[in-house]
Amino acid sequence: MSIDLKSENLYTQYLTRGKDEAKILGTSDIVKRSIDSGAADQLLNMSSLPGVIGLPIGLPDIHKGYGFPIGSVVAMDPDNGSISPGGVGYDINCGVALISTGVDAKTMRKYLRPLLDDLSSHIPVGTARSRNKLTESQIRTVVEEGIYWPYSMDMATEDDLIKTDFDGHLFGVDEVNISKEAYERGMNYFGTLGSGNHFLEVQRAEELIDHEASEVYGLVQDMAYIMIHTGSRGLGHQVATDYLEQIRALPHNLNLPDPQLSHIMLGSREADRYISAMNGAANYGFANRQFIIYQVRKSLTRVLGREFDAEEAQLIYNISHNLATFEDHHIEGRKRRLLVHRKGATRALPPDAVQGYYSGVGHPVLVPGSMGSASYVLRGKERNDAISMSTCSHGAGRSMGRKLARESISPERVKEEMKRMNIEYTFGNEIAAVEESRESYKNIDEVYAAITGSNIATGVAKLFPMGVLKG
DNA sequence: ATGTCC
Repeated sequence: MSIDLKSENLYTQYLTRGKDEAKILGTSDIVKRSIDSGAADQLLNMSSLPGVIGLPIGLPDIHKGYGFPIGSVVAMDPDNGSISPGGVGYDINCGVALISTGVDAKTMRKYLRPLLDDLSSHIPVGTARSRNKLTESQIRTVVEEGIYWPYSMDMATEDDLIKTDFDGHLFGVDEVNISKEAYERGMNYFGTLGSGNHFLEVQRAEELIDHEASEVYGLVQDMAYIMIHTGSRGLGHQVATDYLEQIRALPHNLNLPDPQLSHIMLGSREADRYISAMNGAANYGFANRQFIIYQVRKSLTRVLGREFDAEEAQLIYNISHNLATFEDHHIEGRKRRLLVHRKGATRALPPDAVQGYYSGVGHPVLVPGSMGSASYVLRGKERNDAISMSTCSHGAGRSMGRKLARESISPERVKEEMKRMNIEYTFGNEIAAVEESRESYKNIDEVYAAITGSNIATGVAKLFPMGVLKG
């Protein structure tokens, strides 16, 4: 069926396909690419899920995923709506953490190669297993308590807790809702980075856009930072697989346009069980990122010695971009509670909706670019709940499928480009690096322009990679 | 995304 388009302005396009409706925040070029790739059809499929409030929204980095597009947000009526594991994705609580090093980029440059070597010898990448396997009792604590487990082990500071999305802990987890298989994968892969778009980067603050917010966040021109992108590894993947498998056999899920759109009604026993398991996987994701932050601090201490002061290596923020959560938003002039699915989409709460440490400023919104390109730190803009339910893009978004990338780009070309840009690299797998190369992704500056142009967030700082560790 | 196909 064909898709009709209506432009509201340069960065807001409405799509209609029969009775299905959706909105994409992005230029007509971004919308055109989403139609050509099939991502727009996936977004429109979401509109027929039970209990959608408003419209499914595609963000500027929208691209095709399994069932639901990556870079999408959809809110549900908590009383008569549904929840779909596909709207969260397989990597439950995938997210990004950014930490200061307190070291200037020039000094960091001298230690870059040994630092990457030290990091890669302590943080397994790709499919490599953990060097710090959890016991059965530890994994159960992690799933129930999230970041409080590393905190209890002196692997997190109090400051880390308050600068982590949801304070690094989601409630309502009953361990019986997570399978034995999921626990086993979780025990074996704790503290690992993973593959795909996951990475660890040493970055330099290249440009401060919003000087006041930069100061609050601890972003200083030409200082070095470390960004970590990873999620809940095999545990989250197994939870998603288990629940999709269980619910797709239910009668109402048998004739969907895509089995990944399988859903369950909020308030049902099945939905309660999925939410409990999803929150448990999210807690594991928070603990996993925190454990890697701890490893990074230890590496900096070992490699930089007296040039590094552990007190300076503060967290800027640890944010999630694959989660469904209950939140209050102003919709059509009134405040109401909604279940918001975000798949490859990051929260960008406006200043007045943020309590605690970043109250009145807004929490940092972390938007990594592709490998070999810039990353942005932004903050949510006032009244963005009416635009995107206070949601922002989570990255650049793919423009080329993995297969096409492998066929058209050589590892040599990627490595030459990294050298030309003076970016030190450690690739666990060269083919995987090709799939993640800059050429396979949209231009992050274009995505940034669409984010700010659509009034969902404003820029704080631009960071550029100095060194990268990839699965 | 993924012990990258039980």
